[in-house]
Amino acid sequence: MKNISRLKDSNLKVTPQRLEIVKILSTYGHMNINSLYEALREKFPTLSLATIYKNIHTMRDKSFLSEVKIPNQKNLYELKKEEHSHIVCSKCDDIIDIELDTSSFINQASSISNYKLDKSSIVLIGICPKCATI
Amino acid sequence: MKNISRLKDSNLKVTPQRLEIVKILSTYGHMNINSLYEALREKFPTLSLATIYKNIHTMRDKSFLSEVKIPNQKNLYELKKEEHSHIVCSKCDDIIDIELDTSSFINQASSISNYKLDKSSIVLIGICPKCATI
DNA sequence: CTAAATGCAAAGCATTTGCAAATAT
DNA sequence: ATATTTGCAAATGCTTTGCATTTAG
Repeated sequence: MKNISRLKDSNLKVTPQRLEIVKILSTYGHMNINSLYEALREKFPTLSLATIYKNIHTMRDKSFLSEVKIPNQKNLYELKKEEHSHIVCSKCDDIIDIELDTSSFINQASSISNYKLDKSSIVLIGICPKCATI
Repeated sequence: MKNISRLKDSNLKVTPQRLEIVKILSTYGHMNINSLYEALREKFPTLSLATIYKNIHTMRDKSFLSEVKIPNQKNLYELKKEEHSHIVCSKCDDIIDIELDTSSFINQASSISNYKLDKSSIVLIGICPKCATI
């Protein structure tokens, strides 16, 4: 199965708990520690919070997943993929991924600042289409 | 004095502790709770951490200052000013402010997503000129 | 004079650690 | 067979709360 080899590729031992973390994250996209814990408890009633923390941190350190910081929210975790930005609805807190062309932006910033830029963390905040109609 | 009237304008009572918070933040730019506490203790040895938390939160809630989330760092606080982005050096952790033209970016994002966007939290990560030469 | 801010101690959460037993490779 | 992971309990760390006292307006 695909998730198994992805874990192996990152030098992570394949445990049932880890497989379920991957499954849940691929379903929900972005989650904080606590909702991940709640979701995992359904399948593993004895799962410990400590196990989640340990797994999330090793998986993050091996770049298997990434930590996302959004204003007014707890840290979120998502499966690693190509660099992308996030859009948050300030009413319902829903988050979507979006791929944007950041190159002109980065160029502008590096020529002003003289930094050698290589990554970005971009969150745009607004109202989602659903909330806009309510 | 300018800081006094700025606090008053935000309906914040002017206490010595708050004046010092403003002074320190305008000197250092961005600080986390703990380094703010350390810095304030020099002038107010009896200052309590609780006082800092309470002040930072009321000042944030009255939009006198803003909370900044940077990957791999604790929450930072800075005096409110025009919207701007941040650049972080991944070696020395130094942070600078930068004003960038985000409009084309925001337009691109809103037409793709159908969100009504009105704010952004943009952090660019790279190597600062100093660290680049070492 | 009144409402808000301060400092302290205690309470409340969140995160990490140590360790024995279980599991993956 | 070995190294890693798991789950538990305890420890640590971070943030908030309640309350008596002080201070700003």
